[in-house]
Amino acid sequence: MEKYRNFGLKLTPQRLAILQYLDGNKAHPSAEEIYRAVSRRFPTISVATVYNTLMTLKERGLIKELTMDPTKMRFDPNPFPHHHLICMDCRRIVDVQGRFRIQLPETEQEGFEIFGNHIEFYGRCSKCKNKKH
Amino acid sequence: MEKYRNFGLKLTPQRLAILQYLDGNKAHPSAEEIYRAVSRRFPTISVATVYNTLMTLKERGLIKELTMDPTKMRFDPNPFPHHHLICMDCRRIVDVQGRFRIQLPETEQEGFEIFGNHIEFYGRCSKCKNKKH
DNA sequence: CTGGCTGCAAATCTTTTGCATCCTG
DNA sequence: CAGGATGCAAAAGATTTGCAGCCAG
Repeated sequence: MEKYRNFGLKLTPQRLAILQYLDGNKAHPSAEEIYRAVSRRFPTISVATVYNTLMTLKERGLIKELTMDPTKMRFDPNPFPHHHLICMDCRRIVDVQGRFRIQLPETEQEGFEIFGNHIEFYGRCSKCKNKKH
Repeated sequence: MEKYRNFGLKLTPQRLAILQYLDGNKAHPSAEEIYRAVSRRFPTISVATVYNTLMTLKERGLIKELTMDPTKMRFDPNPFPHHHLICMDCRRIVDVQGRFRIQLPETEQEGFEIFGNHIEFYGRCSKCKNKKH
């Protein structure tokens, strides 16, 4: 694919498949989901390759690793700063586009040099709201 | 200990040791650190008991599980809403006391019912700032 | 007394590693 | 053609589970 040419990484078919699966994916998939999806097209791909690729993409800032799911690695193909809505029932994660300029008072910074922030909004998604009695 | 009486859970010596270790602990320890610490006093305690107890405490809302460290379960003995400073170098986590009233526009809520939020401030702590050349 | 807890060991699950081989740039 | 990427299988960690016995309420 054209757009991946200038990423400065070797474009193997496996990587291309991973990149295409991630491109525009709003589901914040886990490593295992990515592996499963790409396996359909490349039955011989190994988990190691998936993890390797994801780590490489992360290092180059092309994707972000999410941490709100303690049970597995999840990835966000959107590398631009944004925030997340998290459903406490089904663990669905949805992007929040707004920007929030949160200024932490000097006295609260504890000597940290702050580069950015990430807000997790916790709640219940529409599906789960209706599901529960 | 007096203060743990009315938690509504069986107060075994093992649990008491875990509770005392957590009480006022600002280090956001991992399950494994808690296990190591309590093992000093109870050499026969099992990891299973530590995990069981932590899960029980979490279910009752007495502690919170933190997710920003993908490699292990970490816990916060402070059950009240607050936020965190995270050192990107050494992974140290420090509490932030301020309250932030972040209003997410209706159009951005995606049908979610929002209960709360948690802000992660990313940066570098004073120690790591000086360490790095 | 009795149901919830504990300790132990084995099982599970996710992620990482070592290494020989392959193939992109 | 060289160095990075791949596949495989085994290893490493963290957490969970099953179960028999124990003990706090």
